[in-house]
Amino acid sequence: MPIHINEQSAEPLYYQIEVQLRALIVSGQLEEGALLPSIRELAQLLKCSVITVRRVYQDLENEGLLRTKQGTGTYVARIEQNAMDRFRLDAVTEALEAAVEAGKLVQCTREELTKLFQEVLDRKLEGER
Amino acid sequence: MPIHINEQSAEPLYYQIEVQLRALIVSGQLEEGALLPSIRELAQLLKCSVITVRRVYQDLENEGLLRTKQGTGTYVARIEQNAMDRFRLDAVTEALEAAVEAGKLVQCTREELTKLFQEVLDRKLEGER
Amino acid sequence: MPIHINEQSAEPLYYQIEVQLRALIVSGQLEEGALLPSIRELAQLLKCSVITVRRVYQDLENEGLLRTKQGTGTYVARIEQNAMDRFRLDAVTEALEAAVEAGKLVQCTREELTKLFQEVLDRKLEGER
Amino acid sequence: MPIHINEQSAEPLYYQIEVQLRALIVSGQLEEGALLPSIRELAQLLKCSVITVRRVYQDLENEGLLRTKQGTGTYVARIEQNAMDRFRLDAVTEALEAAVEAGKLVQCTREELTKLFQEVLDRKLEGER
DNA sequence: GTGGTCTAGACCACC
DNA sequence: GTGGTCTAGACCACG
Repeated sequence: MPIHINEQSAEPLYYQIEVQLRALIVSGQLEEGALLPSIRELAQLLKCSVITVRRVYQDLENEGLLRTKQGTGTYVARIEQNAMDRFRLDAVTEALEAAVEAGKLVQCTREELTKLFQEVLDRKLEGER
Repeated sequence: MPIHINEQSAEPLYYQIEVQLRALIVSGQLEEGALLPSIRELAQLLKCSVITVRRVYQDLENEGLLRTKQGTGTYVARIEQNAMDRFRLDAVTEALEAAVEAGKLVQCTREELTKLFQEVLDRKLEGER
Repeated sequence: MPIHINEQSAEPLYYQIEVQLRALIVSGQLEEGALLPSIRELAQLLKCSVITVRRVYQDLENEGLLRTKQGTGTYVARIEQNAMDRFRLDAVTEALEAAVEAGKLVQCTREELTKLFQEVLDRKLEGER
Repeated sequence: MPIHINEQSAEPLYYQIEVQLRALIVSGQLEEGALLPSIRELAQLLKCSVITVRRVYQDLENEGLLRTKQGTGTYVARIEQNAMDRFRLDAVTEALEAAVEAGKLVQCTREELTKLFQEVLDRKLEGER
């Protein structure tokens, strides 16, 4: 479970976990049918309350990404390829839109935005591939 | 005051206003020394509480973007060109970083991200320049 | 044993099985004295735990629908015709009451409910008789 | 707030409340934009924990029926007429389907089901109109 | 062992 | 005042 919590972040604990777990699922790093850690296990692992993990699992179940069976455990749900692709890029697209929106507010040109984006890419992706 | 509030957004009111007012200042759309509307005027205009506007002015004053003169009103502060340029692109860069970070989580390649970014640019900037 | 488990359903496993087995008995599809599969046979058949089947047999025995003879197996009990008729329609009536109750909550008229019911009947019973 | 809790029921508290509140909204008994009681008020009213009410509000917000604004309160969301109609009859239709399904299990004829349904209607709707 | 519900109580952010 | 998050801890139902 490569999930990392940033204590400093203003983002709610449950939200940080949700984002990362969702990413693991929709990017296929967790396969359909895979059994997740029990809420108690994950809580211990992430050093947070059971309730918080439970909320995460429940939210993702409501989104259709997880299935929980009482007495059994929590599993990655069957997701249609379409939905999966959509999910996967939705969050990224939204974030990109927010960034461009921010650029529009300060009257960035297309060229300026593109240059900034390249710089960020270089900085963030170096050493990764 | 081209400031627009999105009722639907989950973002706090004060934050939406701050972002837009800050952008107006650091992009030079509001010039140094310009007089801002009074707190209650702006509150009326945006249909929000004076407390909210007060907080916005206060925050931006703390950042050094605004200056309040007792009994006269609130003005755009004098900002060094360097600081201004930095300020201007900071928010955009941050947003772009968040987007790339989101992309990394779902294992986007550099090419995929670049393609998405171009699409977003085309969609958001069309008809604007 | 025409018993089908719906993995997707939120209803507990044991409950799904109970409902269907009970229906087989009170509708006479399993006759008095008929020998049921052993617990482990049925468990294997339904791909579920023996604990679950054990619970089902136990519950139905407590209701007087099954009878277990040590070392021989589990049989359909003798049930009076009266009790049988009552049992048979009880579950249906209860379900209908719940539906009408749901209708009352959203202020359905009698006509609206009747129309909906006819539609559901048409949909669910077509091609079956 | 005509919401009634049945202590005896096996149904979870939060679920009972959700069902009734949802019905009030989708049947138009609570109009768009209406301000709901604060979570603390409703908790006191229903003699349950704040957490339970909060969960209800949150679930209904996730369904798009409510909107909460921090520091302000919780409101009935704007719902398209289409969605509203669909929502309104969905729960009822589902319940009717379950009932007919139960009938099929015990081999009820169409006539038998219709007769039972009429009886239930007579019993449940008398004195109401 | 698993998940599901509910509690009391605390602290924070927003308006 | 409002909602939002998180905690510890209890008890129940399911397999």
